[in-house]
Amino acid sequence: MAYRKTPAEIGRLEAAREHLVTCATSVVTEVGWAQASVTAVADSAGIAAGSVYQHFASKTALAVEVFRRAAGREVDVLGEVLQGPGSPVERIGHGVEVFARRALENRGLAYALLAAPAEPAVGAERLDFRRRYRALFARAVHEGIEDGLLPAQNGEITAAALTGAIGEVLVDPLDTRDEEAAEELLVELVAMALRCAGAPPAAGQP
Amino acid sequence: MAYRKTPAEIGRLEAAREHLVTCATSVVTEVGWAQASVTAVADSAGIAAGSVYQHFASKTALAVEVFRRAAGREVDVLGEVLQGPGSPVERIGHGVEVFARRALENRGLAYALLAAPAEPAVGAERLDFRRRYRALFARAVHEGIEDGLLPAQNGEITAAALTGAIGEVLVDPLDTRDEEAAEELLVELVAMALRCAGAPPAAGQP
DNA sequence: GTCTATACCTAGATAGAC
DNA sequence: GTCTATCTAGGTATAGAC
Repeated sequence: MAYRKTPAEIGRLEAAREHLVTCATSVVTEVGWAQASVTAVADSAGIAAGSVYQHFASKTALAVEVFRRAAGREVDVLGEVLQGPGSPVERIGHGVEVFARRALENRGLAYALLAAPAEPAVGAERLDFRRRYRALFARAVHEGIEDGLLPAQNGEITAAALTGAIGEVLVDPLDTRDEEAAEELLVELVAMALRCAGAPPAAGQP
Repeated sequence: MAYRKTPAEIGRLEAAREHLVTCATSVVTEVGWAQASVTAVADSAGIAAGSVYQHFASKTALAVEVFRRAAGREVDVLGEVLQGPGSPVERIGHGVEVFARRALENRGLAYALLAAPAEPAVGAERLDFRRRYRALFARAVHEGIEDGLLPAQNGEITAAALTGAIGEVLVDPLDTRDEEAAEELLVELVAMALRCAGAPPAAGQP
């Protein structure tokens, strides 16, 4: 009986935990939080329900971990776009497009992150998630105002509007049956976002 | 034993049912759907838990009734504003203001209608509720386009954006501590909405 | 460490007395 | 018709064998 775990042991445990998180994410993506029971998740990962508690103290802890992983990825991607190169207005338009495109490509996950019924702990994470999104947009809006590209406005409200608007459009799918309709939706969304921020309807928007 | 209930009997039953719906609405407003157990609602109405089932076949049926009543009132109010007198642009601005003001005045109910975690049946009602809101806004936007007051755009997306934006702003309260801040929020919301619809930032908006 | 079996709790729904 | 008491189902978490 060793005093410490060997690197190999630690590695296997880590891998098992990762696998569990991955499978749980899939289950949530497919059936939502409410239907993602410990049994269902364990089945998906190929282990017994009881074994889940070797890796997480509670179902809630697992759910929070799943949410944080997925939400963190989205925030990172949006952050890179919104704080990257280009004018503030260009970045806002691009950010909206990236946000929406990723959500359309994985709508189950987007719904889970944005709106699906969930336990309180996950709801709290979601609030934080949306705040981070808003903060990113708000910063870009403020830069646009400083640069004289956008009219004076409450940037926090505009940022909240952008996240709310995109979420609303994505969660209750309008019509995205084919590829073409989806692309059209993206174009309209970006145009709406730029109007919302007060960008003059000039070049780049037909 | 009468073959039919007397009018008085029917009246008393109706009244009891109404009372139950009213109390349930209060409970939901205060603690949300998740915490509004049959027991809690029955206590609030001053009856035993079992008696609830004299009026509703299930907890779900009661919840749906509560949602429909409250949501219906909001849709009616918004509909009157959006289909009332004034130019389409004026009506949109006024509609947003009314929507937001009512939500701010009864934030618990607004949260319950727009975002609070709820069982699937209530979620379905909520979807329908948002669709009706969107349809009302979309119609006004289309009228604005026809009248040459608004630029060409996908009215459905703009309408979705307006409901999503207002919901987002109201649900995660920015800063509405005092009366003044709340009024300022309303002004900014309306300005954002008009920008979003593409109304020229002319008279009426400082 | 992982399994099986089970304890336990919450909450919706029902039965029968009054 | 309304009450009290109870039944039941679903799901989290734990105990103990292997």
